[in-house]
Amino acid sequence: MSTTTPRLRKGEATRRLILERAAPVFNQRGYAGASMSELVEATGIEKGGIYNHFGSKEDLAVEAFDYSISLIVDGYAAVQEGKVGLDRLEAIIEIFGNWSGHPLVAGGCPIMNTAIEADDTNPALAARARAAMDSWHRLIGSILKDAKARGEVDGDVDPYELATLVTSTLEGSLMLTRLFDDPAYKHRAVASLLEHVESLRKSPRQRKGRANR
Amino acid sequence: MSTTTPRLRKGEATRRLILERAAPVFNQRGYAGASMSELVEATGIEKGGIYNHFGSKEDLAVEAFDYSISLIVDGYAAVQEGKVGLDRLEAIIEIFGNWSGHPLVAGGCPIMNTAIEADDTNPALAARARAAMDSWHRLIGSILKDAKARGEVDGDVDPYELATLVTSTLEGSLMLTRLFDDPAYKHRAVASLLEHVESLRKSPRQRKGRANR
DNA sequence: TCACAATGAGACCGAACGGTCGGTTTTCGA
DNA sequence: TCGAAAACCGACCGTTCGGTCTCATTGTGA
Repeated sequence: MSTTTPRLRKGEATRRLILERAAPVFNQRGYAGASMSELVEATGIEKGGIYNHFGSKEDLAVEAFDYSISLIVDGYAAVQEGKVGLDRLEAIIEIFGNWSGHPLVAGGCPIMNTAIEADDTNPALAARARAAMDSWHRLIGSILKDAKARGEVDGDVDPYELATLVTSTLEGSLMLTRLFDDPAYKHRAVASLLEHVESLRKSPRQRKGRANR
Repeated sequence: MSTTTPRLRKGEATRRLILERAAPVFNQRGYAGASMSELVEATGIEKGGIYNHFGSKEDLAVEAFDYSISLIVDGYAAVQEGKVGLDRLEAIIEIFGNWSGHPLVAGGCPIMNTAIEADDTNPALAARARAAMDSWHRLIGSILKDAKARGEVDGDVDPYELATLVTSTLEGSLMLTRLFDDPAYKHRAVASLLEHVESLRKSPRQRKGRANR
């Protein structure tokens, strides 16, 4: 106890495997909807094994959520590579509409799913969802601030406000896309947002009066 | 059997009361998250009494969802009264942002909540959510078609597409508002949408000179 | 190599789940 | 007013829930 306990490999691998396989279960069925027996089946690890690594179902759900978020963070980081300024934002918006076939995690956006279920029922999960959403908004906001610094957009654009508007439209359209199993809703939102972002580019020294095309 | 069976009053009243009180429970806790014991407590009716009116928890959830939707339909019908054309749409968008204090049903938008939870788990509830969302989109779409017929907006605006974009933005912003318990997200979406709708009005040279803003 | 800690299986636990049913009370048409 | 039907209660059912614990097996640092 007094000395440092060395971390063992095998257990860590099992722990990771449980998270990988539990994450889509929680994302698809929700926290309340996912039972331990489902998680046992999905992970291939018996209950005792799972509880050897996680203190409770809620602990597992929280860590599985964080794992899902890490996949998303990595995915969105990858699509920005080699791009600068507004192009980064446009790449993010575009890829949002094209991840239908190979979603980063099955069951839709974990932040939205968790936000909807947990806001009235599970403070711990809701807090993680807030943290993840904050981080997402900071990413979009920083891209916009960068675009402003590069002189691509006007100074009167509020990065954070625009970020939350982009999120609202994307998440709402994803909800519709999943409800009707039709990517058209998502594609429409992407097209509309891209148009909006393009309209922000100050092309020939124009400032106000951009509201419509 | 051959003659009509007279419907009694008292039972119908209890049935209605159960729906009224169960609806917010399902909307806040979700279908899986709401237990029968919670519903017994919320309704003040014992389990036997509830099952006297509803065949199963799922039946009750479906009917409670429909009840929630009826409240919303009535609410949005009321705010349009006395208005015509695009003003109707603007009234709907505006009221969406001002229903924080006195929501039509506690727990946020029942369509979105149900869509998120049920899309991967409960076909019956998902179907009801689709029906309600379709109806909503038809409402917005018909308002836009009417506005077109009145010459308020250009012919190249697709009513249904715009309706789904409005829904996406509103629902997404409601999710953020509830996640962070901050109406700013909703207000921002409302302002952005109103600006967009206003920009659709063919004001400058065509038809009536309603150059607002 | 070996001793011991880490690991994971699975039987087991009490509580809570959704749902049933017999019996009592209430309602209301005749 | 009265009796049948409707309404309602609450004890009870089998199942499944999340979680615990013991113990055999496995992995690993010394």
